[in-house]
Amino acid sequence: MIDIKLLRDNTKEVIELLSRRGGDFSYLNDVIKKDERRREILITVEQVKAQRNEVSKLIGQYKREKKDVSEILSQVNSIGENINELEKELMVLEDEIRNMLLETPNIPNIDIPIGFDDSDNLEIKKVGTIPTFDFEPLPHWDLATNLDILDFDRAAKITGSRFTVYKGLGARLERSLINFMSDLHAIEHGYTEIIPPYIVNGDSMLATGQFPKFKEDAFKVVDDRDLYLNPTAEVPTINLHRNETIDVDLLPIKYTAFTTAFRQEAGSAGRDTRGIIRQHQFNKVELIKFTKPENSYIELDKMLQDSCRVLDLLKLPYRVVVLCTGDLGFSMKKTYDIEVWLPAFNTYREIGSISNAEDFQARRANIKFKRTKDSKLEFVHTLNGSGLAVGRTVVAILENYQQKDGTIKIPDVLIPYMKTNIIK
RNA sequence: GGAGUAGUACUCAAGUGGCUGAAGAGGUGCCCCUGCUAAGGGUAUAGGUCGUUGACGCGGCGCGAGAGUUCAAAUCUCUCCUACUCCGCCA
Repeated sequence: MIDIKLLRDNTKEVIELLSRRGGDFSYLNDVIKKDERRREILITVEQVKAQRNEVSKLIGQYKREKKDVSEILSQVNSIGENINELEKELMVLEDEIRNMLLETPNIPNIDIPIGFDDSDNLEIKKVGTIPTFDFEPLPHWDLATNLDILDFDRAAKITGSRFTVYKGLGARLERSLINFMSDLHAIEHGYTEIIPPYIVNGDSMLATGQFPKFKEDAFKVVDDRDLYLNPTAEVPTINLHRNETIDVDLLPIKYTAFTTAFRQEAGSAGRDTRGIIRQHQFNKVELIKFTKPENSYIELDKMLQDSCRVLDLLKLPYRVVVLCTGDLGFSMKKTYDIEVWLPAFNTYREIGSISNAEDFQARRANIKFKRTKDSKLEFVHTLNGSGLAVGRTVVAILENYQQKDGTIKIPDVLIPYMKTNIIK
């Protein structure tokens, strides 16, 4: 949630910055007007309440002294009627303001490129050499089907489209990557490992920004409770500290969380229908940080390095882009995407995303810290990044490590996990 | 899933309509005495949020969450959440 005080004091600038995302944010002028009206009413209501409290106290005192209270009682009756109406208006206004703010995305960082879509993203780094093949490289779905390590047809039978069965060394590859990534971040990069619940409640989804705006993307758990399948480990892991004041000495807190993620992929019908690029269910190792405000961008860059390290070690070619304002996610102020080279697609495809939400999520989730015993509470900054998307890493390995005979070489760092150096 | 009990400040805990933003204890800070891998005495310490103010301050709301009754709710009513105990079921 954006800070309404910031909006109040810098309405024009905030609207201008938000407009860089594309879309019309002039409704925020109405928010300001409603907020003015709200405070106006609030002052009156509170004054009347103070009055009423005083008189009520008197009644108590009189009763104790066994004095007659009928006169004050009739006097106080009219006070209540007065504020009922105003309180109703107040509640409506508060609701409207809150709802509009909850649907308002984070203000993009001033220094990120202004643009419309992913074609306007800014490449800042390119690593590794794009492999050349003396044969026509196959897409991962053909490689995997030929090797009998992914089964799309049977998954469709069991569940439906956009689900996959991993089989044999395919399953082992997925599992090896999960362990490799988790070990790397937990043991070498100093993140605390978390396995959170895979079902989260509506409050958690609201706190990280999935709700209310993107409710249709979530899988509702099939009963009448307010529960949803985990769409990304970011949700349960950020919500670990919802409504908490974090001990300042613990900052920055670094978590790595492996989860299976579930997404409706609403709005992506017809896109990436072949293979496992875009699934309703996929595995992801996530990185999450809670930091002091002044350190969040340093920590963001470190997190980016930690993510890139996965691809460095797997020796997969990739590039890093800064998302432009039009491509930036709802809750984020700045995002780096890591894109891995996919030979069959002949392009780079997103495999991870590293973002700083600053205080946007902390505000929704009410996560604070105190610098010293006497200082005021401040919101922490929250960061999250992929470390990485496991399924897409499988894709990248299959396609980049494929050989002429259709077998797949295993990257050196994975051999201890795979117990083999080839999928054949 | 059934039946019951409970949720008060950092912790434990008192409190069935007004004198309770909340007794008492522990903890923590400071002081004294003592002296040193102890103990005793004194004293201080209540959060958060919203509004208002240049500031000191003042006011509203807060006793798991939400709604209600009342001039007035920690206290009464309803709904929900969580924990514990017993039963049932089960990796």
